[in-house]
Amino acid sequence: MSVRVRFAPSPTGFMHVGNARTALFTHLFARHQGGTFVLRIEDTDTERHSEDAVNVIYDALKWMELSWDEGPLKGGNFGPYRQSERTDIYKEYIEILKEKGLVYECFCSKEELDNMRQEQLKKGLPPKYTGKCRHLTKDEKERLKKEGRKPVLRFKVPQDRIVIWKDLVKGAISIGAEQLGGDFVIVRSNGMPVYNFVVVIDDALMRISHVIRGEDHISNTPKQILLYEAFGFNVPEFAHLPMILGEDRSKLSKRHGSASVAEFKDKGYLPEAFTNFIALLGWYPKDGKEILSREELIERFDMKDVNSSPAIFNFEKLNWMNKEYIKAYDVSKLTEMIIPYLEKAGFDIGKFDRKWLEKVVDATRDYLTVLSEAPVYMETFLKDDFEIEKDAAEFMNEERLNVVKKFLEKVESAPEIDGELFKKIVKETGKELGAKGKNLFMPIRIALTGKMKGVELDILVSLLGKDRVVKRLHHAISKLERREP
RNA sequence: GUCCCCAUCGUCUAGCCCGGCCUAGGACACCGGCCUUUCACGCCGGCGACGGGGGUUCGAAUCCCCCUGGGGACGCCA
Repeated sequence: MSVRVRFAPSPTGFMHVGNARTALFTHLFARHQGGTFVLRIEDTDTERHSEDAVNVIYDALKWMELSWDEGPLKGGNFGPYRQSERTDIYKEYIEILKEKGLVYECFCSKEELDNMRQEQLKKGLPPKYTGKCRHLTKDEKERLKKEGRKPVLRFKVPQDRIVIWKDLVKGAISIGAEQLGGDFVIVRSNGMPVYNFVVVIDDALMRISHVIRGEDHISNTPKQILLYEAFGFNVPEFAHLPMILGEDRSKLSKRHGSASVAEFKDKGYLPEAFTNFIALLGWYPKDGKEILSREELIERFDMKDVNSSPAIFNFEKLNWMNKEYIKAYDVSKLTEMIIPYLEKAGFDIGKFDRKWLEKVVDATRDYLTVLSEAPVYMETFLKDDFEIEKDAAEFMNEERLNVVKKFLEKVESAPEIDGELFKKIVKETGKELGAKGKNLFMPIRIALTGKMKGVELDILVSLLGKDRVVKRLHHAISKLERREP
């Protein structure tokens, strides 16, 4: 049997990290097995879904480089791949269930059901539909319809069944059918079928071999298996992935920091780092290698190695991993990704030579945790009329200012300046004034950047060139003499 | 409340299925040191866990039971 898996998100307007991880695992599983990765949009609840929300899904998958073999925008032999476009198909299958006598109309209103639930809860009973409408006579149905009631369709759950399946990550799971909350709704009163129904039809018709999804779907699985059986469909394999929790052990959400893919993208996490990190949430490679390229991930991924316990999303480790990727990334690509952040910070990037900019990126990349921090570190290279920070200004005194002046003299008399010459000039300056250590280097650093910490000065100077160095020194000296910030 | 799932350092986890090689390994974080005429990087070292109780066994992190704790699900959401 060929491996066909799907990622079936609902367009809610954002892509949760948990969903992203499900998409990743599904994709890795497909690629590892040489199977087909299908994307299907679950938008049966038309009132709540918008086109923008669908684009959010495409964007997230594109960013994470999870390409689908079949699905919307791509096509395939088992389409359409949007549930909102499959209503005719669903109707057909609803008819089959009706003919088999496995469903019935229920006229209970939402209020009635709500009350029933409340009462059961109050008595300490599990909320459950009682099957009230299961044996309505024709006359009763007519009467209720005349009242203007629109019925839902409920599936007759066989009460004596115990549904068992062997979950690929959880192992054997068995749930008694009487625990399912009674006969469940498969078609709403507005005629739209409901998730538990359509997911079965779609997965069966799309020949899905393995259903990979979050653990929160475990309780849906027996209902779905019952439907597979009702239709005589082959039941697929199931793999329920553990939840991703926040640091307080509750389901990861915005208040834990970020919970959607777009947020991580905006903050400047590299897609490779983000993907690598979430791959390690609930899965671990046999050889223990943690920094893994997509190819290495695919090569190593095995559902057997997926953990069954929930994982906490550790932002610290993601940060570390992002740093690692930034350090190793292709400079040109990195620069490309950093430019938008620079522009947002108000820098006119067109002014700078692209190759030169790449050198600046290369000189500052080690300092970054996320790309959005790039302007802070690159500013030193981009802006000559900097301010002098308070602690830096306080550090300066007349003697130290003289170091700067002497240094300036020497730079001005040099034809050009590079890293080597810089070191030589500093040495000479120190010798002549009897300054060394912090008293020598720090004044120069401050005069060149306005700050007491930052990149290696020889790199800075060689990238700045003589003219800008001179300009900066004059700028700083006049500020320091007038005690301006 | 009911059902389902889960349980190794603060966190991600290896080991668990097929008990001994585990004085429980790695990574992040943290702490200390080295490197560095700044900060970061890098290198070296340290701290730190089998939730509790019963079994089974010569021997249990590993198998069984109970407890506790955590999570999830109980919708005309998906």
